[in-house]
Amino acid sequence: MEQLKIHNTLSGNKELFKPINPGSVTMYVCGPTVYGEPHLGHARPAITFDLLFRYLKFLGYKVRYVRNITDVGHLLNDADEGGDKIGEKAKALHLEPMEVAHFYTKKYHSAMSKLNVTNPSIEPAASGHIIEQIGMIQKIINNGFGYEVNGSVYFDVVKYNKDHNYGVLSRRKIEDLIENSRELEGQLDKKNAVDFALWKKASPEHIMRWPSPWGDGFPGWHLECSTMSCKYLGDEFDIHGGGMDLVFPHHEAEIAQCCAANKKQGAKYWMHNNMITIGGQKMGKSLGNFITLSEFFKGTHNKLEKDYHPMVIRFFLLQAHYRSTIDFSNDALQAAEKGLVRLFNGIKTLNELFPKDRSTIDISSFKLKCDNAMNDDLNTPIVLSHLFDAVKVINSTKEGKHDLLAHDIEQLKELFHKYAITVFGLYDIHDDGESTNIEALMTLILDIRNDLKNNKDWATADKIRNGLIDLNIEIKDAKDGTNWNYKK
RNA sequence: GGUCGGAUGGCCGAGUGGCUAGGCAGUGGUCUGCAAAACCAUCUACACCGGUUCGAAUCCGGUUCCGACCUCCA
Repeated sequence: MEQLKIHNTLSGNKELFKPINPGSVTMYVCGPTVYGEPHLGHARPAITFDLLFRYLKFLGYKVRYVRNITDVGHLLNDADEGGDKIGEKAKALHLEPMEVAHFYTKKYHSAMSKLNVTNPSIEPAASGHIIEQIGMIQKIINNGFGYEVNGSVYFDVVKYNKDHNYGVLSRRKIEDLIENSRELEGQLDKKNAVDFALWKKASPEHIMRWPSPWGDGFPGWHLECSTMSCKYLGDEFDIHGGGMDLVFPHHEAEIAQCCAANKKQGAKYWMHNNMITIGGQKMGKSLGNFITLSEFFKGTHNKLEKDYHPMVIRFFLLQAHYRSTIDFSNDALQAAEKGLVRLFNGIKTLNELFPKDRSTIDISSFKLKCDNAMNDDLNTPIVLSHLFDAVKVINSTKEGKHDLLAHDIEQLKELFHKYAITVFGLYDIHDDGESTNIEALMTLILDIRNDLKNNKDWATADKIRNGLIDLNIEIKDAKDGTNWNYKK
């Protein structure tokens, strides 16, 4: 079996994954800024890194997974005099900023739970780590890379770049950055246009504020991740993840802050998921073209033709590689829905297979193929393609076209359990927890219907069949009796 | 403008220098009281122009188009 390889943005290549401490993995992922409804864009990194989290655990690693909650308002931009998103929202709604943050944090958790995203090991909030952030700023100042102006503290990018590389991650050249920087009035305090805020002075009307050695203010928007990753995972840890849009400046700045404060670069592997597009354009809060997760679940957005089960969203995302953009459309989602049902009907059929005393088909290669695809930078679409090939084998066997030994059936069960359930985190969208009862009921109903058929009472037999279709259950008369499945 | 990435069949979406990705949709067949499902078979591809090669959709160069980042963003 191949070993796990992951794409590292630092090198731009797939690299063999080797944790710093054998047997355990430390991982940090940028979480949401909780000032708005969670949308499809939030689902992608959450699911991508949940997949990685699940897979690493499956491989036997002890994983500490930290995903933050940003509940300290980010600056709107440097020109804006201290406005921040959570604060703005709070003012508009006449709420405490923490009320806003708490409200959307709960919404985020609820959506993630529906998507079957595992809770991270630690979910620290930026607001709970103001003291640590001030401490880190102090270290950066002491090491000569931060300077205070009028109650704000900035990171001296130009000085830092003299003996470090500001651009290791994003491959940007500082000269280009300076050349392309916009002239903004808020930058007057800064030595260089490329410098970024570590601490920002709060204007009197700014409602989210904390005391600091430099006066009342709030932390800069790159700082929390550096601070909290170092606090919980150490100065050096294994994996840092997030969306591709965070590579610059957010993650570049994180690396600079860590190096400036601790002389260590932080994460060894940087992983970035690609964006979701809608009509070829990025879906995002700032573009106003996003669809919230709750709208997906309920089908209430005008771009949605119907509601989509959370598992359909999860499966849809796993059908694409995490580093590719994925284009949203109703057609694509409905195709995913049917595919997902086919996959789980295959698992159901697998459980109904009778072992024979010989195997007429070799199923041993499925596991290796799936493992190799998964180890190749989490190539979930390829894993799924192999699982669908296995579904084909299962269905053919059910048809009597193949025979399988009990051992082979067990192997297939393990394969599906490992990938579909444990690692991919999928479950049957029809599974409402009462399946045992339904199994028994269906056996009874089909038994009665069979008697009707034997009496050639087609009308009543069809009445049962049509009635079941209204209940989303499809029955199929086969040679060896009647099968049933949930409708696609 | 700078940096980077992409262009695959009706739709989504993998991948590789020569061998079927997969899902959805379509077509023909098997099965069937009818139906559906399933199974079997099958049709639509690799933006354009050059080059390398025995052979390229896959490598190289150019062209066109699209996107991302450079400003908060997942």
